[in-house]
Amino acid sequence: MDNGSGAGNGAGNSIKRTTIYDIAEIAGTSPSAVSAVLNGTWKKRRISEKLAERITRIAEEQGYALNLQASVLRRERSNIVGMIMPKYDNRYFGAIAEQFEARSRQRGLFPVITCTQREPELEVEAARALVSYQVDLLIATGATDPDRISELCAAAGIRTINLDLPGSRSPSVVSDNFGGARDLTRIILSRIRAEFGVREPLYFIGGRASDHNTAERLRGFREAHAELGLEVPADQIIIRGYAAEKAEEALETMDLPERFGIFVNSTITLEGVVRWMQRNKRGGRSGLRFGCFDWDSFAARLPENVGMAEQDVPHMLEAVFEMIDMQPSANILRKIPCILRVPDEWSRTGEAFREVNLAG
Amino acid sequence: MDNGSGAGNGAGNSIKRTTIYDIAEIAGTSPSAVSAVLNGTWKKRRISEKLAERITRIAEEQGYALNLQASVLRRERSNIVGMIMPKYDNRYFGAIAEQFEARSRQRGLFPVITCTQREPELEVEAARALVSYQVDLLIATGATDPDRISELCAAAGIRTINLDLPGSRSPSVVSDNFGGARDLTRIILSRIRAEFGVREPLYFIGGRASDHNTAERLRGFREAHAELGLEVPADQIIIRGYAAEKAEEALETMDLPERFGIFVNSTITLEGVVRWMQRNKRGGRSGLRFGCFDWDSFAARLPENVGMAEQDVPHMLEAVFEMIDMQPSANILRKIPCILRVPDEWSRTGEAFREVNLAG
DNA sequence: CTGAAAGCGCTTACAG
DNA sequence: CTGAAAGCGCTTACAG
Repeated sequence: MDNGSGAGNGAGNSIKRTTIYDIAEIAGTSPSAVSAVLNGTWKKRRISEKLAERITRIAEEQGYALNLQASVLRRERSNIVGMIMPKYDNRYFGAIAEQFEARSRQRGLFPVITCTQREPELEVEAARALVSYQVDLLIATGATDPDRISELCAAAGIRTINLDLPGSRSPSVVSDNFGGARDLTRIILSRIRAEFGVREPLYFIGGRASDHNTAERLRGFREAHAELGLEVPADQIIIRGYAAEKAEEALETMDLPERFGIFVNSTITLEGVVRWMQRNKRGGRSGLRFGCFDWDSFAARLPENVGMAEQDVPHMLEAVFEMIDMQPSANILRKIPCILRVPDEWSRTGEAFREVNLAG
Repeated sequence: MDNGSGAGNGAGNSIKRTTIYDIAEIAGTSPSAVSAVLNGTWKKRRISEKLAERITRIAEEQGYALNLQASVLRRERSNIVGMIMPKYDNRYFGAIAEQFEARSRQRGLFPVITCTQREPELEVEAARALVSYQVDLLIATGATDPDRISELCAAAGIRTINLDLPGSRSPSVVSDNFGGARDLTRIILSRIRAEFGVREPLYFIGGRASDHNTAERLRGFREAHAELGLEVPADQIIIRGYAAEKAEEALETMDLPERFGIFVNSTITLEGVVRWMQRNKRGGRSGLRFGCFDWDSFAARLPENVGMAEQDVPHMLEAVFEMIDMQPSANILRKIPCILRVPDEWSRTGEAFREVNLAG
């Protein structure tokens, strides 16, 4: 359990770690044999069960830990899979990170995730770092410039897959943003009609104009309006970034009706909307109803919330790992349907929010 | 920008990457010189500016990327810092992950975080994997058995620091759970008195009996009660894990008063409490008020919420990185005060929640 | 101002 | 059934 060298050296990490040479010496065999036993290829090499057992035991006694840097350097594959992602601080990205790790480990891959704060420079730097780490594959999640990452990796012979935001130089997995937004918009429109008796276009708030997801969601938003013969005035579409502050400012300076509905384009933006409500006491079953793209269990309980479009992270990651196996062509784009959730009051179940199944 | 070998090989990652040998050959110099130029030690070696420039240019042209596995293998320090953490799926751990990454990078360290799902087995396995990765240092965040990780790392000469949950074999940084819980309890007690006119002990729900944080928070909870001469009946203390389901079940099966207060021991547990409220329509300014340890911006808007104790992640990480520099003794335990937040209605500011400064 | 050489700890044909 | 040897791509004293 202890290599006897003592661990309390204040000066630094200068303990000499046990290597396969040390073990070979103790076991009276060769480093090759130790390596084979310890990495599981010993049956192929027809090493005796007895020797294998002895080596394994000694390795444990000595607290041997494989030096992965050396191992990876020698092998042609690293079995490291990298992921870059913008943030960890909401349920959506948090869930992606967790499931990516779990699925990777399940396949014997070592996941390394790095978070790039939505900064294009950091994205590229992080991708470069992962290339230096010899990742076998890189998942670019929500990257502002996925094609740049694809190119950078392609030059090093590393495959990439885009997640959440699509690119043209690697296969991509995204939510069905159009469908999710259209269904969510339908719900908000029908609720303000039922509760307020108003039949007016909604406000759309949050997102980036350059962003594929925002464009698609806006398209779904417009579609649902068009179904009712409604046209959305340009000044009701407020796309100035996802940041909460922007949303709050925008609402603050606008001239808003007594009773209206908002399509909120992310829980991040929703924080700003909620702050504004609180400040202006517009909340609490007053004249505002909103729906939000993305799911958050607490936001779901807010009384003005009439629906949330949850992105289906498990299926998205399933699709990603399928792509890892199938190696589809670069221009493939898989869209995963969203899960629409509406508050309990209109359903018979005991759940506070339930899933609804709208026509595709 | 391209090494000319083409990146579209469907078969795998079999492109031969550019190495310092390739560059040396093109530049008509030695690999040593290339290495020195590329890793910045060339001034020390008095390599001519001219050669340095040429090498740098060629490296760029060839799309050279350092092989970190080889580099780390050769050096004595890896500059990799590892962190294990239970989950990514709440604001607290998400914030820790982000700030750990940012601060690491700022120091030229490469952060690798891995999430262990609160499973003791996975914790140990993850720690082992990070040891194999030659991390220079490991932060064990919210580990169920931090001392086991400390030992495992110590045997490999790797320093560890405990975060969130303390251990005895490495220095630890934790929140002032006692103080935060006491202050939060005071607030809940005073609110149910002000709003309901009741002067009864609160319910404490969530956490693990074996968990240092739960014990400390319970101590603070009791202290605030004692200040008012109140004693908490044993059956009002429900400690059966953090999981939302457990809380929901427990509340469901209990005989509860008309008007009462709850101390909720984490936002994870709070989800269960909120589900129960919703099911039983106890919410909405009815007979329940709660306070919650940990902060969540949406949960903060729930009308029954009378306060949240936010753990001060920036200061916690500042303390961690101080420890990295100072190398304090293993038994040191730094407690970082929490930030108490109460709803706006009792404050004059425009913020929905504000910080309060209670006597320590 | 610069290069030859050793070696970090593994893996893997190759040769018994 | 097993071992000697080469080599992965770097870094770094050492010797000019």
